[in-house]
Formats: sequence, structure tokens, C-alpha cells
Amino acid sequence: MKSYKIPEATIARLSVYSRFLSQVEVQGLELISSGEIAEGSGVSPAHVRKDLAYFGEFGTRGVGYNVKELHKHILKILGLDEKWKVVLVGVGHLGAALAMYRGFRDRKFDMVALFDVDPNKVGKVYEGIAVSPFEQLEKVIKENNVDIGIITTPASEAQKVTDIFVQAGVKAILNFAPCVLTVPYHIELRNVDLAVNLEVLTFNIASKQKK
Amino acid sequence: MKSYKIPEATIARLSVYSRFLSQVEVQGLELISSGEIAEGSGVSPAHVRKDLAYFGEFGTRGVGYNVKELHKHILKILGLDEKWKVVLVGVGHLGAALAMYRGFRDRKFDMVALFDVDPNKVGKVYEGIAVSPFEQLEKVIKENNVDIGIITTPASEAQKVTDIFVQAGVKAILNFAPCVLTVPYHIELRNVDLAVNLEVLTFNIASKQKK
DNA sequence: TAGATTGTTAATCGATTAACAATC
DNA sequence: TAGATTGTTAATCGATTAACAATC
Repeated sequence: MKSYKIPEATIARLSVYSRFLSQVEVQGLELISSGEIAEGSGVSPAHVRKDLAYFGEFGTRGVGYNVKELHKHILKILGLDEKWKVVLVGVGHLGAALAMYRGFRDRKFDMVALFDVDPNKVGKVYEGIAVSPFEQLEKVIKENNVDIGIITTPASEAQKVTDIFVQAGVKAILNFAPCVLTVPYHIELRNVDLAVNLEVLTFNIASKQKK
Repeated sequence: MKSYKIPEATIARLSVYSRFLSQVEVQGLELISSGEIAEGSGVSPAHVRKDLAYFGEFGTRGVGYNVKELHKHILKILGLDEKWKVVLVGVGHLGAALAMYRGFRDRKFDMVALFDVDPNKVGKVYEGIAVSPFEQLEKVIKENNVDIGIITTPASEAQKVTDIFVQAGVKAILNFAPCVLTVPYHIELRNVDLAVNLEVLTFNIASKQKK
């Protein structure tokens, strides 16, 4: 594995390829070309080959890629050959939905616990996992060596949650609260802003109409 | 307004600036500099100025930007001075969460109706909006001149929903199903893949550990 | 005028794409 | 060998950033 800086978009695409390859694997197909992966993933064949080239040579010239092997390689690259321990804080509508989200559950993510400050929510069970009181957050993370923390609280609470995450030793944070978080350099942080998506669309529609 | 091709990232950032400016406006601050906007939005001051420069001159050299005016300008740019009619199809956990999501509701989005094929879900009410039977989708879109369709169905149903959206005349589609959709060129399509986010994080953690 | 901050340019950086040599 | 498809290079394209002239 060479140490080029790998574009984040490449990683996101690898994740898409891997989901497509799952389907193809179920269908029992053995070989696949970069063109077919590209079509199934909504990108160009050059993209597929370039993305893979960052990590090695997985195909056979003139032939294509072995579906099962390539899929395994990509999962390994993404770190999805390991189990990752996750907690989620803020069991509102979005938090509850994510706690039960198949896209998270189907992968190797192990949802260890859910947390909320609201006593009315504590004790509720989502997909077999009960909501714990917020006060136990740090303890649970430390005792279970949790890797990733998900924030689905209001923006006003997000930094406080983040500080506890950091204090307790999570390696990465996925933040759905619309705010700017401060974390030490060694913590991976990814912000997802759902509202932005509709606004990109309205901009696109509006600017078309102006033409 | 010049007709440079504007980076999508610029639009996404404008959306973030506008949310930050809302807060600042509430606090009653009158003037703000690119540096302050940058800090509040987690980007660089150069970014803020460049992003705004695509659309005009909104500040005063040596002084800064008038918060209220700038905010209004950005909302206008994003098309958020108009009301947009939205429908959502697939009232599972994620769909229900989005239907009730403040980030969508706070803006000028008008959720016209929710749809599901499941008779057990039809009639349920979310934030004052009842779930309608899927068969009525096309009719409702046409009668209400719906602008945007949101898809939160399983991937297997997403193309079928898309085709009805297109047929009925929506202008844009926001797709949360993990699949590649085909739409005519004049329809704006934005795919949001929630699962990708955790996988980018696991990649980052895993590649750090290998170093 | 001195200080401050914008708007804009030009340089840098990075990602995408096309094309083709390598090779099955 | 002829046909096919990968892996890789080099060209293109686009976005970020630093720097500074303009100007309040």
C-alpha cells in the first residue's frame, strides 16, 4: 500500500462499489469489469480503476475482476473486516431512525448503547438496545472500548457530547447536529448536514428558472 | 450575476453560512467580517469571500458585512425566498424522522404529503401530515404542483418511485435509497448515502492504525 | 492619513478523465 | 495472434489558497 494522499471521494466511492458488489455476489456472478462496476455505481470506468489503483492490483488484464475477491479486498480497505463499536447520543426522531438503520446494521457496526438526557426516553428499546441515561456515557465508552460516537442531539448540546466522547477515548465522531465542533487533531470528525441537501436542490432549480 | 460554473461545495457552504447568520441575527449583531463567518462555519475567510464573490458584492471594504442584508442575499441565492412544495415517499424510520426534521421544517419547505404502500402506515399522522396511500402519489403531485420529491423507500422500490415523480412533474429528487437512479437530464437529482459516512470514518481509523 | 477588511487575481494544489501500453 | 480489459500516465479541468490592490 503506497502512501499517496487518497481523496475522500475515492473512499466514498469504494463504499458504493462494495455495496454494489454485495448484490452482484448474491446473484452468483464470478467476473466483473470496471465498466460494469461503474454502471452499477453511477461513475466512470476510469474512476473505478483509478480508485482501486491506490490500493493495489486486484484485476486481471483482458479478463476483469473476480467479484468475491475484489469485494473482500474493498471491505478490507474500508476497515470493514473488523467489528466497530458505536454509541449514539440523542434519541430523537433522527437518532432513533439511525439506531435502527439497516445501512448501519448490515455492516459490521456493533451498536453498543444509545443515550439521552430525557428520562422519558431512558429505558426505551430500539432493535434490542435500551436507551441509557446520559450520565453513563463516559463510563460505557471506556468499559466497552467504543470506537465511534454518533451525535444526533440538538446543536446546542453537540460540543458537550463531543468533549465527553474525546475524554472517554472514541477514535471518531459522526455528527448530525448542524454546528461546528472542535476536536483534537487525532480524532476523526465527519459532519453530516441533512438540511444542506434540500438547499442545494432549491439553488439548482432556482438558477435554472432564472436562465 | 455572472455565469461562471459555481462549485457545488460553494452552495453547500452558503447554506452553512446562512444557518450561522440566523444565529448571529438573533443575537442582534449588526456587522460581521468574513473571518467571523469563517470561524462560525468551520471554513477559511478566503473561502467565505470567494463563495460570495460568485454572486455579487455584499460587503463594505474596511467594514465588513451587514448581517441582516447578507443573510437575506444568501437566502435569495439559495432560492429560500420562495416556498418549495415537497412530498416524501417511504415512511419507515428514516422517512418519519425526515418528515419531522426541524432542519427541513425551519426553512421554507412545505411538506405537502407523505406516502407509503403499507396499509398499516396509511392514515398515521406526522407533525400534522397524514400518510397517504402510494396510489395517490402522481395525482397529489400534479394537483399541488409539488417541486421536490424525497425517496426514503428501500432501494428496490426507488426507481419506480422516481419514474412516478418524473411523470408527475417534480423538478428535483432527493434520494436516500442506496442505489443508482436514472432520471432525464432536466431533473435535479441528489443522492444521500448515510452508510458511506461511517465507512469513511472506519477507513480513516484503520489507515491510521496501519501507519 | 492609518487601520481594517473586502473583492479579485494568480499560484497552487488536487481530482478527473482520456488515452494507451501492458498483458491476459 | 486477435480481442479484451486492466493499470498507469499525462493532460485537463476545477477548486482552494495566499496575497494584495481597492477602498471604506
